This record gives sequence, structure tokens and C-alpha cells, in this order.
Amino acid sequence: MSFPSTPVTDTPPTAPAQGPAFSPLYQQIKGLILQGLEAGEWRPGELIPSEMELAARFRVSQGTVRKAIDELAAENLVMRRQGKGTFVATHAAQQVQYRFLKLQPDVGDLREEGRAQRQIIDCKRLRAPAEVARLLALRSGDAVMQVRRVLAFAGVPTILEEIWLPGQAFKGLTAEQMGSYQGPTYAMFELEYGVRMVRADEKIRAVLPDAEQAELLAVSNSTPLLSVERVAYTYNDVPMELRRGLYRTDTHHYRNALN
Amino acid sequence: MSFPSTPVTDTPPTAPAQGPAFSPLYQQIKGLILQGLEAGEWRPGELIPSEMELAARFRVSQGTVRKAIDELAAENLVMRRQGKGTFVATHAAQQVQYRFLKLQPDVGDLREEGRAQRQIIDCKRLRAPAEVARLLALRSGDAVMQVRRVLAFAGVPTILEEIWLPGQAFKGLTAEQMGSYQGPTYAMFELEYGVRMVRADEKIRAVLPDAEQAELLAVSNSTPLLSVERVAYTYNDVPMELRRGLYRTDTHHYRNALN
DNA sequence: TAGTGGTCTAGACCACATA
DNA sequence: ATGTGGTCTAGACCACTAC
Repeated sequence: MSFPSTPVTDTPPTAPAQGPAFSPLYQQIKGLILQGLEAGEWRPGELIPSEMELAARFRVSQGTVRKAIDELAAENLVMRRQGKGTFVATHAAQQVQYRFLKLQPDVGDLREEGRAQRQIIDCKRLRAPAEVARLLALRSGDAVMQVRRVLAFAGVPTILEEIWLPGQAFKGLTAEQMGSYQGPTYAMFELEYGVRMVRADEKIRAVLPDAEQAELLAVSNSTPLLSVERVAYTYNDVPMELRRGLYRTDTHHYRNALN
Repeated sequence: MSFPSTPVTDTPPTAPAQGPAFSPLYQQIKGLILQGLEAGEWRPGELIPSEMELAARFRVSQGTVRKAIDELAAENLVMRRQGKGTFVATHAAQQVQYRFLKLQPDVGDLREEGRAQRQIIDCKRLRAPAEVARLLALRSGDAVMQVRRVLAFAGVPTILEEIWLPGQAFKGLTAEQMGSYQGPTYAMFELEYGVRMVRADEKIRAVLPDAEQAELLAVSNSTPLLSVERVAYTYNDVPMELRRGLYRTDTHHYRNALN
């Protein structure tokens, strides 16, 4: 068993309990499981140990482990399947494909449209511009990969995007690789680079395209487009991707559920 | 005690358990609490009975009630406060004001900008156009209220919106009422009309304004704007508001967190 | 048949708020 | 001091999956 049987320390009853202190047991367990996920002890799509097993390992009750896993499941980091076990979430899973893509056709469903056709415009290694560096928590001038591509649905070019990735983690990324992989790009990132995106933030604006953008999307330069700037994070809130997209919204719309 | 002491029926062990059947106990309890919320037994902002009290009323354990309330809290229908109790959620609560408004200033915070200035353009009673009727689950031609207004932040007109409400539930709504109420419009709806919005769906597009829209927002007619069509629902997925907004995104942006 | 997660219970103790 | 929600445990049984 490669995972150390870490005994969870009780809060010393004599300690003055200063500062932030006090974290519920299940939060500590959640943290330990998270460490395993980060460390790659269990890879995306794999089964993690059963609740009973984790309870024995951490010397807590099954109920405490359950509550820890409940929170991980609520954050989409793992997926429970009754009768089978708990699995590390993956962007390759059929049910959650394109989890971060909120663009929907006005009629029908994205999955019915079939796979998007991808046209890679270029894939370069560059020095990070200041703004890109800032959003990726790099230093200005650090190496980054830049990919530009167009996604077409049903033959209609709909999304033009510019993807920026930390050069260190994505060393060796090629246009060929971006173009040939079937399925979500985020699934490829997991498989080829061991980088799993767990959440993202988007800033959305309405803009007009410049001449090049208009041509790539086959629209006039007076066609308003959605500008979607996304920063995607891996574990521990580490930013690992900046994606700047232009979406055509004449036949599609950005859909958002507010709770 | 106005709430009947409803005994929860066990699934008859002899019943053939056909069809969908089988709902966990805590889901049934959740449904019963929901009925109380819908019926207005406890109003927005009020305290609901303690877990122990509900457990006694429904003849189940406290743990089962807790799980029911956990789900209601996750859906923002109630709010728990340790040591005090569980409260019916309200749009008037300081912490969740403007829960459905995703527009943020590029620098700073909406709350720091102070209250929005509201300019009511008009407030009319109309017969519902076909599309409005469809989205509000009414019949074409049914009475609806229409409010048009401009919201300005720091003196800059930023949002132009058109609000459609079912005429029956919002009989008597006036421009004066829309303009004079301090705080979120949704809080006024709760207070004055007993209608609580619990979730919403938005469809977002990039558009260009027509002449009137451009003038009201003080932009040129070639300034791209966000078009945000929101349908807000009360309990039981009943649509109660259609709101069509145009957002300026030169100094603000629409912010979305992806999980 | 065995193992998994899902539900339900009962009881103990903790942290927080109020009187 | 009392009552609230929050945590933790232990054990029982249920539903689903696989062998």
C-alpha cells in the first residue's frame, strides 16, 4: 500500500486553539483524498478505494469518509456509481463531455450535431505577453504554447479560439496532436499531459471581429460576436489554461442556468 | 399546529412496487417541506421549525430531516445559520442580493458602485405576444404586465431591460412601485406579490441595438451589446418572469463560474 | 454471493447564538 | 442555561452491479 496510513491528529484538548484552527475531520479527510488525486495516485477514470477501505486507512468511520466524498462529488472531482464504486472524474466520460462549453444550437442539441470539425490555424511556442502571463500566474516572457483554431458545427464555422498553455507542462504539444485527437481537448490534456481541469471562470462580452477574425468565421465585420475569456484551473486553484473564444450567436446561444 | 401531522407511509412490503416507485424517505420529507414553502406557511426570511421539531412532526429521525434540508439549502431555497435555525431564503437578504445578476464592473465590485439608479420607461398591461406567452406558459393573448427600464451604474446607463410578468399574479403593478422600491426587484416581488423566484435560465447572444435602444443606453448603433434572455421560475418550475436585457460590456462584463 | 454506494436510525458531543 | 445547527460514530438494512 503506497499510501501512508496517516493517523488523523485530534485537536489537542489542551492546545489554545488559536488562529483559524478547527477543521472538521471530514474536511481533513477530503484534503487527504485530494492529495491522492493531485499526486496522480488514482488517474482520471480510475476507481478510488471503497469508503470502507478509506475509513480503515484513515482510522475514521465510514460516515466521515462518505461526507468527504460527498463534497468531492459535488465539486465534480469524483463520480459515484452505486454498486460499482467511486471514480475519478474525467473529461473523457461520455456524460460530462464538453462540460465547460455552454454554447448550444438554437434548435436541437450539441451532441446531435455530431462531432465538431476542428481546423488548427497554428500551434506555436511563444514568450508570454504580460496579460497572458498574469492570468496564468507566470512571469512575463515565460514560455507558453499558443494554439489557434476554428470549430465548425454542421459545416458552419462557429467558434474561433486562441488557447494559451504554460510551456513547461505542455512541452511538445503539436498542431498534429491538437487536430487528430478525437473527443474533448480537455480529455487529451489529461491523457497526454496529466493535467486535469477542475473548474473555470469566464468573462463574457459582446464585440465586433477584426478583418482576420471575420474571415475565419465567415461573417461580416459588423456581425456582433460573443467574446468568452476563460481561465481554467487544475487542483489547488492553479491556472493551467487561458482560452479566448469568439462565438457566433446567429444560430447558437450561450446557455446559463442560474441557481 | 396548522401543519397536519402527516405520517409518512412506508412502501407496503407486499406491494408489487411497479412503475417508478421508490422514493427515499428524505426525498418525501423534502417534498413535504417544499409544500409548506409553496403554500406560504413560512414566508421569505422567516424561521422554519427546527430539525428536531420537523422530525417529530413527520415521525422520522433528525438525520433524515437533516438530509432533506441539506438539499433544500443546496438549491438555495433555505439558508442554515448555526445556532439560530433554518430560514426561508429571500432575495432581500444582504448576502445574496442580485443573485441572478452576473454583470460585474471590470474594476471593483457591484456593491461598491452603490445602488443602481433606475429609470422606468413604462409599465403597461398588455396582451401577451405569442413568444412571450410560450415562455411564460400562458395562452397567446393572456394579460401580462410589461415594464421597461434602464439601470445606470455610477451615472452610466448600462442595462436596458424589458420585464414581462403574468398579469394575474402581478395585477396592480405600477411604474411608481417599480421605481420607488429600494433594493432588488425580486425582493419587492416577494413582499408585494408573494412570488419568489427560485431559479432561472439565461440565453445569451451578441447583438447590435436598434436606434431607440442605442439612444436609451447612450451608445452608437454599432456598439455590440449582450442580449440576455432570462426566464425565472418559482416553485415547481412554474415560469413567472421573462426578462430581456441588453447589457453594455465596455465597462462591465458577464461573469460565469464553471464547475 | 459478495461488494459497492445509498438510506435510515440513534446517540453523543461540539460550536454558536441568545437570554 | 438552553436550543440551534454541525460533526462523528456505529450499526442495520436496501438497491445496484458483478461474478
